[in-house]
Amino acid sequence: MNTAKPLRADARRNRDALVAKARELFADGSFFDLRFDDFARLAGVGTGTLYRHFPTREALAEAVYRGEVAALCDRVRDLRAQLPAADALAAFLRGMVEYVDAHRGLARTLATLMATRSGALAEGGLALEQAVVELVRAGVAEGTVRDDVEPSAVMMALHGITAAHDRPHWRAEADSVVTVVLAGLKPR
Amino acid sequence: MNTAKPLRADARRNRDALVAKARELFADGSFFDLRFDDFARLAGVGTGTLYRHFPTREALAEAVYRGEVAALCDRVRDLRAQLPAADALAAFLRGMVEYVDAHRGLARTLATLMATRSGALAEGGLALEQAVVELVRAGVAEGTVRDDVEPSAVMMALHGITAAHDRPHWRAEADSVVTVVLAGLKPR
DNA sequence: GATAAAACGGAGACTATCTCCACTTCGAAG
DNA sequence: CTTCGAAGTGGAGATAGTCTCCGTTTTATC
Repeated sequence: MNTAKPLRADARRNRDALVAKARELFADGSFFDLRFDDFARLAGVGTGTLYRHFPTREALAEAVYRGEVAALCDRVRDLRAQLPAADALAAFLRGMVEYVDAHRGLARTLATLMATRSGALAEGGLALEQAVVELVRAGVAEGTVRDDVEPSAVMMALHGITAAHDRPHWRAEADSVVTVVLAGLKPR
Repeated sequence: MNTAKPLRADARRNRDALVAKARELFADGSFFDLRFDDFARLAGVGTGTLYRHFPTREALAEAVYRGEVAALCDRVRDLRAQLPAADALAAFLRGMVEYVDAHRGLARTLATLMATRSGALAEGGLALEQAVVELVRAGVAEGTVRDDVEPSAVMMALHGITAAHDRPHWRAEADSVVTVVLAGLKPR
């Protein structure tokens, strides 16, 4: 996956410091309100260093986000191994809402990145989408999910959920979307 | 709706010129790539004038977008008058996908504004949401739509559709989302 | 411990945004 | 038709975030 990365000791140290600081700022949602330069100082490195490691704000966001996505992908795989595909899909979608609810910062990141169409989350985003699509396909093979819709439509709906995470009654609405999608996916 | 607007002749002329130019730029999607100042010159007014009429880029986008939203709201009303609620809802969602497909610029605008959470489309956006929610409620009253989900969940899913309008197989996926949502809304 | 390569860091250039105010245009009243 | 206050204009320049460039420092290798 990584294309040959013998990174020098100090370089890795700085890079890690940046990612760590970024992760910290995601938590309180201040990540996107902060000047990118000041961010460098906060992390204890020079602006040049910041820009060398992460050319854009989005690139940095993606680095933080990568770990989370990997965890989500693992979760999809675990669920799939333990449950029939349809149930695994349901559990995943429910869990995703729960997850976004608990990690508002991440949700905002996702929404912003997607809207910006930075393409920065291409790698991580695709991995998650891939996992979900496979789950849907497994459901189709199982006969518990209708076969006349695009599997990636599920991701689209999911995106709608995360993008709107700051609405007043978000949680109830998000749960409803999941309910509707799951019901709508059943074979007729 | 409008809160007392006796606008001077030249002011209205400039304002209209700005909106007209903006609408033109939406068409080719260059609206968000353009410097806001240069935009003023393009429309033939000074930067000061631009900023007085539209404090932010989003405010201008909203002014253009307002007419479109009004048309969509009318459409919802028309459909509702001519068809049973469930059918009207289906027709509206199908039509919305068609519409977004034909007006890529608008879709990007919507997505950007929503992600930015500028709140600029509060007025127009709420009006559309209101119309859709009422349509769903009518379906519930009719007994053709399940009553255990939030009506605004439909808007959330719709948002997912518009926000992702630049994906490779967007049209097929968007249609699938609509199909799934409509199926999922049927009473069990 | 000497050397080359890699990485650092921050001053300052660059650029988009927005403000400010001297000037112009409008239109209402005489 | 002229006058006058208010409304509107426009663009120069202040402001502020982004990013680059390059002299200095650190690392790894021999």
